[in-house]
Amino acid sequence: MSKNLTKREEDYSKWYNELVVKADLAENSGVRGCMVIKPYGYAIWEKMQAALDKMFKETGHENAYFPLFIPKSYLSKEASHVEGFAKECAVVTHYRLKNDENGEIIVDPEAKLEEELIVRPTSETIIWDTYRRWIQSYRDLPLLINQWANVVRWEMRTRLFLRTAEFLWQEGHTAHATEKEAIDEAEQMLKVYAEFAENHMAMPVIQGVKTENERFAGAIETYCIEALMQDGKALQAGTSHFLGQNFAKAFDVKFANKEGKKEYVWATSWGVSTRLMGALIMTHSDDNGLVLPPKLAPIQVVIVPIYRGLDQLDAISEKVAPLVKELRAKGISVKFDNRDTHKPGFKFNEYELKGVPVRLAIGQRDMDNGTYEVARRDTLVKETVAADEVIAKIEFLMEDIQRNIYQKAFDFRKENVTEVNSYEEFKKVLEEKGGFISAHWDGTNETEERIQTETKATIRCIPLDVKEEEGVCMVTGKLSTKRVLFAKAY
RNA sequence: CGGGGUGUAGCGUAGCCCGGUUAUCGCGCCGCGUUUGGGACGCGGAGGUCGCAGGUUCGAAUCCUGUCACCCCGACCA
Repeated sequence: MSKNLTKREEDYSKWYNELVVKADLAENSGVRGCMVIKPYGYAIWEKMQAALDKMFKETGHENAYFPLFIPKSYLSKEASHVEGFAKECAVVTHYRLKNDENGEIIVDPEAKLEEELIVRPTSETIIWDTYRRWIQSYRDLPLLINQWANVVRWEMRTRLFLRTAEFLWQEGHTAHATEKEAIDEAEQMLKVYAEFAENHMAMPVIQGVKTENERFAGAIETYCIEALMQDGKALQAGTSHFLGQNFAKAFDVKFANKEGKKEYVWATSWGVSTRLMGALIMTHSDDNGLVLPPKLAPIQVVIVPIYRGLDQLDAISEKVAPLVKELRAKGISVKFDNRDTHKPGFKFNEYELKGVPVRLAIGQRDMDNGTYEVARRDTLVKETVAADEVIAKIEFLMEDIQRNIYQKAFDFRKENVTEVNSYEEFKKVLEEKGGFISAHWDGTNETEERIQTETKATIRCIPLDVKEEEGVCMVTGKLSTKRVLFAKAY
């Protein structure tokens, strides 16, 4: 059953690239590093957005929209922030084109902007400049805003969904009266991301905090969810930052407390991006193509008719119509593929490639017996089900496939978290097995950087549920009180 | 941004080293017919500024220079 898809074992990154294109999710565009998200891929993103947006609203957030362009002077107001992003900013310097003497279109040198505009790599600065005007009193707090937007980070090496020069995301930006409230918010949103990843994407994640090295530019603390891909590399799937008063001070955002005294507000920001699409693909898919969790699949059930002659197709269509109607009434998205231009075998392969969770086939044999052939994408198991039981079967499969692929990913991760107690063992496991490696570390930047230089592995996070445990750093032998998670990462 | 590689029809490719009829083949596409329970078959047909721009030459897909895009490996990153 070849899909002309490279096998994961042969070349994992080639498999990924081919899958994204062949499953019609996205493709490269004429613009370096920028992708076109195709309708099928965008439909998955829309489902992600819908679920996340609902969760944000349920936790009291409102959507707004801030400008794409950020005056250069704003970006430079928070020192570590600008330092973090300066190397990857697209800059608008002119506002007009003109024809030169040869009739070529050129940038009009007369139309230089007085102040250059940065295409947002993230929106903290423009948002905090705005919040200064919105916040005066403790009564204005907390301010809980999210925006769905595109951002640009001028990346050298890009890959569809995983790292593109322009990507889509949401960024939450909140302002609070107290430090504790802001920390609670950052932690709450981390929990929202974790819940989304696990319940909707069926992707187990480890919640943790970043080391100083890996922290967001301008943050006091960066929380993250880390997932493990099938090739043993880790992928940061979402981040939530406690920003302290850094941006409030940089943009002079103060509020009058109940005593009438002015205080700087406390901030958070948090985001997930179209990178989640990459995570989704690499968590579940196999050598036959995509495997999508029912909760995010644009098409949850496809029905393929098998027939000789259009008379039989008509009979099948008539038989299937009420089933389609009833499934839709239950909120299950169904496609009846009655194209006469492709054979059933072709369609089977196509929907497997596209990761449709459940496939129904119905032919003359089923018409005679009152049955459907039901195939599930996650296990590729087929069975014949009586027509009057098929809806219950599908409802069961929606739940069961969601649960099963989560469990499979969970088991995979469990097998690929390895505890090591020496640097030698660390290097051996990293080389031969990959995955997360749990080890003692002395807490210094120098040691972390040394490990990265020597092995390419980075500290993905210090897990939130980490156990206090006496130990010594595997590299320096200094005392350590807990293990941290290392991995090679996307 | 550094090293390596590839650009020939929608996709994948032969030809390039060693310049010379009408640029090869497969898939896909269009038409007709037969087919339809795991990527159908036959016959007929359409489709190309050989990535782009210069240059060398009587003549360039082929040689030279530049440029753009993509892929792989590094540094950077969500």
